[in-house]
Amino acid sequence: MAVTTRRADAQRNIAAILTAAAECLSRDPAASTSDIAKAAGVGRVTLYGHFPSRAELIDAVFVQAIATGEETLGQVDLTGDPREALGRLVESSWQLVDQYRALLLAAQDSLPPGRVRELHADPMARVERLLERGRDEGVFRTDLPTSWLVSVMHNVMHGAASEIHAGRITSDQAAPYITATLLAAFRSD
Amino acid sequence: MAVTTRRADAQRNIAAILTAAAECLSRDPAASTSDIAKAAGVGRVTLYGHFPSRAELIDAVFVQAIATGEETLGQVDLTGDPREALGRLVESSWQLVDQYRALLLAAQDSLPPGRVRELHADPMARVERLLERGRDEGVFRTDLPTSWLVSVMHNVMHGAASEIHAGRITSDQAAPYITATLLAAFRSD
DNA sequence: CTCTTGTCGAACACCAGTGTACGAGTTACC
DNA sequence: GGTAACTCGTACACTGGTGTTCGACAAGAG
Repeated sequence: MAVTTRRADAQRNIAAILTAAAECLSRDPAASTSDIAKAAGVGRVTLYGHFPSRAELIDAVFVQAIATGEETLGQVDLTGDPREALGRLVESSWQLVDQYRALLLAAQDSLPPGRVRELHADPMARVERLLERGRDEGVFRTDLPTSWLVSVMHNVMHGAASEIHAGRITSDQAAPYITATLLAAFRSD
Repeated sequence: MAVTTRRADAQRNIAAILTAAAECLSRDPAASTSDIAKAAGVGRVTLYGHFPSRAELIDAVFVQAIATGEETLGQVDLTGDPREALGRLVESSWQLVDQYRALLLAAQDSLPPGRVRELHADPMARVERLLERGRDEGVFRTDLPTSWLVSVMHNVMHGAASEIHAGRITSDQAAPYITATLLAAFRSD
């Protein structure tokens, strides 16, 4: 693709649209292209000039969100006691989950089925690796599939995000609650 | 209300609409009133004659679903060892969760915020009572709020439903997985 | 400085859904 | 068998989104 030759203002607009979309969709998963274009300080036509459809825009936003998330998660120290590593991973992960909660909803009903999971491959692999190491070292249970444990972690974190959103727990409580729950749920014997 | 005086065919139609709506919405949370009316073998106008809006129809369906669910759950023996009681409760609950999964989604984006939780008051209270008894008897942990534990149970069950829906686990595996996970997550010490 | 690339707003066609109006027809009730 | 309650299909008005087209205009690249 000769996408390399893109005029400077076009690149600026694309970036503006992406960040505006991330903001809007995080506030309201049903945000329209008009809302997003307006928030980006750009005409709706310009938006469609860069993204052929609302779905492809959401896909791009999602890809970007995962990428920046991965940047954060990549810096988490996952060595040492797997239980403490899990704690550190939860600490970083759950904030991302909370932040991108609404965006996930938008993706789920605009993107083809399976696409969301596909884009989650990297973060999921990271969790899986840690869990498997913990199993090898005998601190995590082996009587349930790793994929199930990953799913439990995912759902507990999203549940916490909902609880915060509903005002039933505070942001500070979330990480310790999640960690305490998962460590108990995952431990061996 | 003199609703007592309702012609027989009207009552039949109302019932048909409710069950058709439950079916349609369970298949597709975005099912339209046309779809539902068609499935009920009834004109769309008739539907609106009984339910002033799509939202109120969904509310009625949801109320009915909760009621029939409560009927099932009311028969679960919650006495004896709280851990075994939890297992029995999970066994009955998770199937309802799986069955009404999509209906819940429909309710969540058609009903006013808080309404869904409001209607869940009874089943939630049942779980809470069991958990508190387990705490009193020293078998369930007390270092986390009961409401959090209830939320964990809720989210793990819904997560299981998603896994089934995506074909990653089978219906048979779900209950044991859920129970094994929750018992570990909830146990004291 | 010119020419390509991009932007803008307004307008348009389109679609899918919700809720209402009407008038003719049917069904239960007494 | 008469009457009130109910149903039906069609048609309509309205809403709110998506995606496209147009022509005039602005801005960056060489």
